[in-house]
Amino acid sequence: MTIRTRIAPSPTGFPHIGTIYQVLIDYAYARKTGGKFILRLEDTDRARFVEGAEDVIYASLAWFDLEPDESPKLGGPFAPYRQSERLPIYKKYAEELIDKGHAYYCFCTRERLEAMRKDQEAKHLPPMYDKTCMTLSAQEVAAKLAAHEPHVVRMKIPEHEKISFDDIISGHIEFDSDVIDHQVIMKSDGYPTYHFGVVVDDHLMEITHVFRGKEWISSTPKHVLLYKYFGWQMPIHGHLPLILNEDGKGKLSKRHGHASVDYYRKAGYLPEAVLNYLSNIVWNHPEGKEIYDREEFIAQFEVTSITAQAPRFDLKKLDWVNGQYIRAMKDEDLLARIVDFDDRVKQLDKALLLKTMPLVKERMHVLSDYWSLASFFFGKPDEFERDVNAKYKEVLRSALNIGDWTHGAMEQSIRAATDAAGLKARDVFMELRLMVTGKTVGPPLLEALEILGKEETLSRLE
RNA sequence: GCCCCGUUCGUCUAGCGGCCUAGGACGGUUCCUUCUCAAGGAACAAAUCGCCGGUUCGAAUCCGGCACGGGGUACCA
Repeated sequence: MTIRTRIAPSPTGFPHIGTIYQVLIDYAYARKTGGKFILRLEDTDRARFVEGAEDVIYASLAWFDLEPDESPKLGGPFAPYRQSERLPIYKKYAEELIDKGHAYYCFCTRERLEAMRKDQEAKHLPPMYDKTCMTLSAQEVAAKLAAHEPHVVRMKIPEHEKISFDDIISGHIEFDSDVIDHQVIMKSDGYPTYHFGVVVDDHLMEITHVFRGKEWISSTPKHVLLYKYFGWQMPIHGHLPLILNEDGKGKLSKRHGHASVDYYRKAGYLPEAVLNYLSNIVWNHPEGKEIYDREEFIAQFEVTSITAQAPRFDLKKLDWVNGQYIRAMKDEDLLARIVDFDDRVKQLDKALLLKTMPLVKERMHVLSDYWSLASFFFGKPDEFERDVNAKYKEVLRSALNIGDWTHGAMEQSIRAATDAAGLKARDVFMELRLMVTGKTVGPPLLEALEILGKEETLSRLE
């Protein structure tokens, strides 16, 4: 049997980094087992639908190079892959459930439901549907249907039963059926709710492994029941731990800024480094390695070795991982990434850019660091961190008046001149650095001057 | 409120009854290197393994209770 995994995002906004982390697991597991990874769009919430969100999802997956084998855009043997285009299918299966006596029409108004809930809350009872419509006679239902009364379809839940399933990450999980609500499976607008859509589509699309966030554990018993009602085999479920905010308070949210995939792209993180980090917070390399590429992750990881604990997001560690990737890159490759990332360097001289790479590479954590580190190569500094001490100027002017413009020769000359003038070498170097780069920190000075050239250097002294 | 999941250095984790004086990584501190900042190298600090009981010759590891954290409790996903 072919392993089939899937990601089922809803187009309700920017892609969340947590989605990418789930995609990584889906993708890795499918690749590892020679299976398929599917993208299905769960666009059943018309109120929250965001125009263009679908394209952003594709763009994000492309950026991370986690492309699905089947998707709304790509098509595939189980098309359509957009739930909004599968409405007749859900209708048919909902009717099947009604016929079997596992679901029923509900004509309760939102107002009644809300009043009911308020009442239950006041009495400190769990807010649940009171099953009013479950006992409607066939004639009553037929009459209301004929009168086009707005209605939903609810699933029935058996009383006093243990509903359980085995989660590949958390193990055996058991619920009492009495705490499960008679969930709406078809909304009044003819769209399915998530719970119904996933079960029907996962079955129809022959999904074998469902990896999703832990927030779904509580609703899984409803899905267990649905599979049972239909007589379908339930896929293996693995509920992945939620990534928490840096302070550990709540799941990673847009409030904290870096929940959006876009944040990482714009800040100059490398997709492969982000993926490495993401896998690292819920999984450990058997040899304890922290840095490993995707192929190695795919080869080494086991779903069962994913932790069940919710990790906090640690930007500092991500910075370190990203820096490791940058340092491991060839100069040409790094340059290509920077050019692609930073509009300011697009028009600059490639040969010159390439020469600067070795000097800045090990000082970078993210691609956006390049410009602040190396902009002085491409023009005089437009501002200075502090005033230049002019008394060093004369010493430097003569010390740098040498024919052999190499950093070795410059160093010799400057040190000799410095000694003769009774000055401290480090002070002289600092003033020179300031005159040329405008900053007190940066790449190795003399090597930078060698690249900059004698003429430009001397002109910057003035 | 009710239900579910989780709980090892500040953070991410290793650990599956004796190999644990609890290991690694990020971060921190110190030192080396050094024209600055990094990077790199070395070292140090940092967890009475949430708490209380139990099982056992022996528990971070098994069991129970409690506490705390997270999630769920919608015609949202």
